[in-house]
Amino acid sequence: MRETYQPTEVEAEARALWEKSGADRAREDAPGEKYYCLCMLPYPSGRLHMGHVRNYTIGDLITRYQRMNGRNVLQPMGWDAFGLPAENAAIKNKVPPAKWTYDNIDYMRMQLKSLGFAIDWEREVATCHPKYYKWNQWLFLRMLEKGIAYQKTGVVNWDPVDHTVLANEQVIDGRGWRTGALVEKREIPMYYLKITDYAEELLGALDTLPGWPERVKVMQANWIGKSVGVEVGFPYEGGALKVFTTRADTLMGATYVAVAAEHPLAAKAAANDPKVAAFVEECRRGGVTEAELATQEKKGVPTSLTVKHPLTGAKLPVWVANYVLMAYGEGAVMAVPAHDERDFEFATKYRLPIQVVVKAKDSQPVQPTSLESLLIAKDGVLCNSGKYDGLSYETGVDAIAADLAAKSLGAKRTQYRLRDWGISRQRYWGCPIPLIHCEACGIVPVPDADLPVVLPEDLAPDGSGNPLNKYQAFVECSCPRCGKPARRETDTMDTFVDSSWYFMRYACRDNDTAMVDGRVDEWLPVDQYIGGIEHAILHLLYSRFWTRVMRDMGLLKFDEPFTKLLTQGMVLNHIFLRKGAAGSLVYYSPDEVQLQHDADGRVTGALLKADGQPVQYDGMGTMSKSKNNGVDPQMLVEKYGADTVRLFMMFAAPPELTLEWSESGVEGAQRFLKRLWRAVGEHTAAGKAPALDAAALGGEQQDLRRQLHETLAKVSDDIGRRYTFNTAIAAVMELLNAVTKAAGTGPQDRAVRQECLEGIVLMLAPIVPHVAESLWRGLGHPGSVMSQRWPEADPAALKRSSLELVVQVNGKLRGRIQVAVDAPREAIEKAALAEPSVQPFVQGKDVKKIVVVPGKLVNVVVA
RNA sequence: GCCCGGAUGGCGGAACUGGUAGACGCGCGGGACUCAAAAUCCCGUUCCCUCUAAAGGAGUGUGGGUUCGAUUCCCUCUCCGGGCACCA
Repeated sequence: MRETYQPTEVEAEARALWEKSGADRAREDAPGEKYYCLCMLPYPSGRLHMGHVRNYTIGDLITRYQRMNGRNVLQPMGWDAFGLPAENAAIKNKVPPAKWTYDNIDYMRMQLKSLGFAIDWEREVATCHPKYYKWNQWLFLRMLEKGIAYQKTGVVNWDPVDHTVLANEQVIDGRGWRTGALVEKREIPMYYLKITDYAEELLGALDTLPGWPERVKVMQANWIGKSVGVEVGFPYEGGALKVFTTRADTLMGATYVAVAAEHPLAAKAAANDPKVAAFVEECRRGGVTEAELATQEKKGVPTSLTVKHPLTGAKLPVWVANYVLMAYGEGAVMAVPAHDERDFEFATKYRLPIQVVVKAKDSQPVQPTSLESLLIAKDGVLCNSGKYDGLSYETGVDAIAADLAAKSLGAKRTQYRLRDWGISRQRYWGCPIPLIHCEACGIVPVPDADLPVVLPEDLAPDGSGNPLNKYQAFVECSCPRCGKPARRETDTMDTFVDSSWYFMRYACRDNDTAMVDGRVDEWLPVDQYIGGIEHAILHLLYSRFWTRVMRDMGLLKFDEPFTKLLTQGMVLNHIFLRKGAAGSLVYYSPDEVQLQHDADGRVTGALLKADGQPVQYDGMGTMSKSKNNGVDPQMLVEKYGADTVRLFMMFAAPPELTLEWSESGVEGAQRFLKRLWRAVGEHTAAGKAPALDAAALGGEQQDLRRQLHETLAKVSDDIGRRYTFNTAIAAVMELLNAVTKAAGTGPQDRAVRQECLEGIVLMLAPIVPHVAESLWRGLGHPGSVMSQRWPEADPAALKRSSLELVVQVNGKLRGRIQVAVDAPREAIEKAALAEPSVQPFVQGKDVKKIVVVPGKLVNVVVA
């Protein structure tokens, strides 16, 4: 063993060892219970960022820990390789997206290897490879046959910067999720997947996922947005206006109905009323984005149309209103201004009648004068509602729904916010949709034998839409049905399709004849999935849907793809800036800046190293190019080694929380590894330690040994159950501090120290595997530390004869006493009262009660 | 607006089931080694009072409650973060 810790050498050696032994390969026939540990696959953007490093370090820690516990662990890696950045890079550099992507993959694979992740690289998958996306196409055709995939012309979100259609989920505050550009509405024929058919199951099955964070489940439930209500028909000449309501009990309070501007009734009214026509046109022009809609003032116009109240037959006016959304429910609402905030605002503005039909139990109806006075929730009773008076929310809904059903004017129904998943993209760098347009036969699926439809890889988009459209060799084909010349579909699939099942393909990526095989049912479901919270809705919901589709086709035997989910927090760093001329902002990288502080360590300001002049501190934010506060993992690995980076990331914060980057924190992590290296070096320099004789240990030796075994128990719990890797590391640090402090040099001192150092190295092995290999050998063991069993706490070593109890008087800490482990209660009470530091607080006072918490404390209650 | 989190020293964080608040690390202060610096090691570091120490007092965003005992449970308010958002 070298005297000083040399990360570069240590890490190269360890990696060579693992590569030679094939330690990271996962085999179906290997011993041990299977364990599938999966990290979300990266987009090959060019270089790893700190978020990746954090993500994969967590996964690697769990993988190595599970392996040491005897599990047969699969940890694969792949590339979410289709997508827009490749096209943008192509436009900028005139390089085909394929070349750009594959080059990036090669570089990033090298980076991942340099971090020492125990990945089975033989299972690597890239979603842009025809052998992978062939099965996207194959399953899409099966979905088409089953009616799960269908074509529809509809209003879609058009991103004017990327020239592409976005799914609703990809529109954030009315802007494209990637470009931030304001989204426009366009009508385009496209393909949808019927995720709504699975809405109920996707919602209900959230209860079968105790290993998922509660907030992710809440977000998914909100996204699915189930509402149970009643569909009500309001008859008029020529039909009935359908509305959906969750408050059918308030039907007798309906004073008008309102329809969306795109509703057929609005079109009918507009035909012979220029005012209505003008309003409809205004809505079309203005109300484009959801964010605008949400903040818009409620507006509407009356029409000459009326509908009949389904129960009373009273005539109700039809309004066109901008607060009614065509895309939700029926695009029409019954308005009950007395009991709905929006209806109230609207009715007040346009002086429409307000009819109170719900009152608080045991009181008189309240006339609505303000919003607060009328918002009587679902726990009131009906009034002014004829035969329904006195009914509660539930009984009222049931009674009214029954009467509506009898007239064929209504029925109970469940409505979801979730919409079908539009997967067509007018982009080049994606998986081709395997369809052919024939003038005679219409839309014809590509026969299975002709799959995959291979995407030409040598095209370079120039920014003017999809280059496939201009590429004759791709577009021109013959119809598989009639043989006549035909046109190939040039739309590609949403890249969320690629990532909805990649985790299955790792189990069977060498199978060229089937999408999945028996090995998928062996390895899956994924035991532990790890990734960013930003995928809480889209990716995770689509994967759950896709898995069910495959299950229903008999391809799989499980329902949920991910048993446990860990959503890691983001990585933040300081932001420094100066306001330049004309209000422009110049951001400075944290390592260009020198912090200033006062004598207590409080930060008082920051100076730019280059010119010594102050810069403004703008707090912590996610690492990004625009804020110039990113840290390059490669630089760090070169400077400190992979183990130091991994250790800092696991130590600085628990995995779910945001992690604040700190260069001095990284240095602290390095210091700890150096200290450990030195401790092992000094210990082994004195020769082989004698065998431990537990019976011969003195008090201090016993204490140190007990701390070792207490630490073993804590670290196993922290890593195995709690996933609080930061506290596990802290406990190991404490143990090393105790080992270094222990001064003894006798044979049993050395034996205990050997046991402690071995324990420390084994506990750290999943976190800092390279240095653990060197130290393990240094401690005299020939094999790889990674093939060692995880150390268990020895119950005998945990035993103690006496322990310290805290003595409180009236809940305030006053002293400590040493008592025998098996001391009777009376003896403890007596010792507590006799303790000199406690005496002054109890003397001459009336002791009312003594609370003894075994093993913890004594609380003396005095008057 | 609704839903979900969160608030603890100068900083990141710990305290897991109601039982010693501030583990561990960073930063800072002091010291040792050194001609000097870096590196390393040792000591100190919640705040107040105190020459120092002992001892004492206060203290986990605010105000209240339950309890022998509350960072932890309940209610009120303030602020911060995230999600959804005219969803009928």
